[in-house]
Amino acid sequence: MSVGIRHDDLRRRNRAMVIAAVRRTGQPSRTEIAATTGLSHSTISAISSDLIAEGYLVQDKGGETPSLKRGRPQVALTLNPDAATIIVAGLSLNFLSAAIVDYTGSVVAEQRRKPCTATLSQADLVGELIATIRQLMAGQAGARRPLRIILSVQGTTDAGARTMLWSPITPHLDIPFADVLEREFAIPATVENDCNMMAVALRWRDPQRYRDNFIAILLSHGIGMGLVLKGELFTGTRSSGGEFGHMTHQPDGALCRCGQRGCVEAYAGNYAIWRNARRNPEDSAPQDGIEEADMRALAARARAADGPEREAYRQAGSAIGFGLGSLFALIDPAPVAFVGGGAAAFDILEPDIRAAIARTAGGRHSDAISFDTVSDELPLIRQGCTMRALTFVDQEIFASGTASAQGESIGKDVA
Amino acid sequence: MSVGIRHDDLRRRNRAMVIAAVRRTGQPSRTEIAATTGLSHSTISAISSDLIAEGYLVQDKGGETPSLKRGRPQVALTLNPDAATIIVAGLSLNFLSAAIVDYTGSVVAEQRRKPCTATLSQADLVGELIATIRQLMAGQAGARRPLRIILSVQGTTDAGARTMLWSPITPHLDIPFADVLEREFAIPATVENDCNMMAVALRWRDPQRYRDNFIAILLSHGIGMGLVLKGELFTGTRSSGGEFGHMTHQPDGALCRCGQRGCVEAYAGNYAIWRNARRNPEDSAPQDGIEEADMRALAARARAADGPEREAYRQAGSAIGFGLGSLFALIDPAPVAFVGGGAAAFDILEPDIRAAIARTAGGRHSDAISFDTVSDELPLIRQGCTMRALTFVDQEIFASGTASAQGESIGKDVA
DNA sequence: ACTCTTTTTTTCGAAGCTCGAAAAAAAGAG
DNA sequence: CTCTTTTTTTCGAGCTTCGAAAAAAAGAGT
Repeated sequence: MSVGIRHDDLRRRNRAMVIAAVRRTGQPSRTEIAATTGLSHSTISAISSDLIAEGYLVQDKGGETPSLKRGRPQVALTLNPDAATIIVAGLSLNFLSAAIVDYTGSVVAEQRRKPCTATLSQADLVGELIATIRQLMAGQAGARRPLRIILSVQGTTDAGARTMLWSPITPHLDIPFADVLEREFAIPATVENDCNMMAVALRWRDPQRYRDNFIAILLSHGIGMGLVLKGELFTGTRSSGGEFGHMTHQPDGALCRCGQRGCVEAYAGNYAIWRNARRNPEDSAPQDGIEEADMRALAARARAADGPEREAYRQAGSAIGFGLGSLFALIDPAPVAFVGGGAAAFDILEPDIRAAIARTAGGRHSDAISFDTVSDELPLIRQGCTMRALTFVDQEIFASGTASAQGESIGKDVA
Repeated sequence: MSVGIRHDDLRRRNRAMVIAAVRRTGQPSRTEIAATTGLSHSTISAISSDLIAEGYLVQDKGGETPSLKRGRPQVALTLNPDAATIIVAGLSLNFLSAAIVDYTGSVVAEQRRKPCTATLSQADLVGELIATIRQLMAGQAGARRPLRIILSVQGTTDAGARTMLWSPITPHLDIPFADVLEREFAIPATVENDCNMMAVALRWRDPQRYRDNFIAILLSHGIGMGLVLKGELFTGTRSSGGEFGHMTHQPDGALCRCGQRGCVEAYAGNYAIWRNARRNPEDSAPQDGIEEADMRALAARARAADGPEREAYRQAGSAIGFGLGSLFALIDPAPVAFVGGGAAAFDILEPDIRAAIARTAGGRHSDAISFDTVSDELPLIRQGCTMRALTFVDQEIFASGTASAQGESIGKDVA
């Protein structure tokens, strides 16, 4: 049940709103902020001078532009890069990265490693992550302590963003990354699903196109999805949710990496396209270690001639299309961004995706369906993590007014 | 973008919260309200004495219970039945009802009609609705004007609850019921999907079981769904959404009433079970006018022997199960309530529903899946409408403090 | 060079809200 | 009849936002 609003909540929220406006807009004036938030000029003036005094915002007396307009020129407010730092880490198959990012979102320092994630014990996997972050922080000895750690993983997490429940990159289940990191570094930490972070990033990159309702689908070895509905990231009730790749396309159909049969992924994941192109039986075990180069070659052959490769892509497109149709039945159609290596073969997939959607009830208002592709997912995931973590920092630390900028409280309310 | 909080919003929200607490709890004391809302006793005291003075709440000096406890006895606060009335209407196949309901949710008066909805022109259909409401209001001549009209329809509505986009009960599309009713009666009106109202009602009836995440599925001639996620009614981005019955179960499969193929409904709707039990071909046209008695007889035969009737129910259960599996992949598992005539045959359906879910990736955390049945949907729909409309009244009219209780403003922000 | 106009930002008093502490009220217990 | 316990109300303090007016910082015009 929602709780009453106290008097001091009011200031907190309005402070957060001002910071959010600056983060979104880049360098708004006080007048602009007053307009977008609907608060009075006096209030904005009071809040922003507080925030400047506390060191979170800086005034940018833009000497460059000669303003052209009459009247007192607007003073741009910008985020103070030195106000805080966060750590953004990413874990995917055989790849581990960590970066220190400043309050404006710029990368300050970075570390990468290439551990063999599939064979590592759980302790060693966690150890690699901690070692990477430790090394990263060692390089920034004099700096202030980061206020937050965010880790994106390929795989599902719990709804509270504390634990990685399952991942294709390791056999181990339920790894409590957030708890481990908080214990190790005494900094609030969360674990996020990579596809969800892709969706968050798209929203920051192109707010025109990706505003309130859209879908990001990762086409890679597996199939992932990030979903934004009514302006908010959609997650499951217990997990990060949105497992588009594991909706059932064909009951009792092809064998999926998850162990079940007939999932969308079992037709549209790289391993599935590979399997079908090779004319291996539907129930043959999903193959690991298919390189992006292999898939590019496969796509090239599919483009060149109407052979088994093209048929494999047809099946993939059809599975994605019917899956989207079912999804659209539930949420109504929305723009879709296809992300990742598979998006490079979107030209081969598109006709069958569209044809399949058209054969579903969800495909009715097809005018709302538009496709877009982004081939490289890693920068997108990093950006999404960055913005999500900074937004948390904005809301939870700075907005509280008297909070020490040292991040003392490792609260559990990190959802 | 969310907007700043003004100073007067604060009172408004806290007033709404007090009213909500009374509506939920029934007859809480000021002390209880203070505890649940987290506001101070002084604030609750001030707000509730205002609300009593304005006539929305009444004190119930419970003379009956001899309190048993020491100290000043708590004074129960209850809603004042005379504070307002609303009109709750429902439109389904060949059935039209309208009722005046008081501020506590009790029915004051009611009218029913049985027009032949399928053959009526759009104007006549709308006319029947208006006539029914007019007749209802004529019977209550001296009473205060109702503050709101809510209409539940079998069919999809737009996300703003203004228009019925499509319904199986009439061939006409895009009937702007809300606008028509507002123009006719000068009372704010909304149109809601019946299954969504079922879900709302379940939440009021059994808040223990149906709290934050659950699914209501209507098994009838067609298949409908109402979904509550994270405590809020889930709707699509453009429509009432949640068209569970039109997720694709079998690509290019059986012919559905919607014109597409392979929808869940094309296997699990009454007409589909009937079609399969008769061994009519999958692409034969869905048959209208199947009575509940016919279905009961069919279910009896299915229970009695393993013939085509039982096979038809097997297919239905399987379609529902795979559909739920796909839904669970997206939102994670949640309790399900099966509502309507079809729920009476749940015993025949259940094994196949469970078996199908177990064969999907979404069926993993099956401990969170529990089934329940409610056979009569009409009272549920009415209760859901009532509570939804009254909640709107609480928030929009009374919470505004100085609003005249006459409902002058027919605002457009009714979503 | 100076004044006038325009626009942005700050200042200041007024009004409203919630809170905590204390007082008042309304019972049962002894 | 007094004491204890619990609920409810009262009252002043401390915030916050708002509107109006003042101050600041430019360009425009003569």
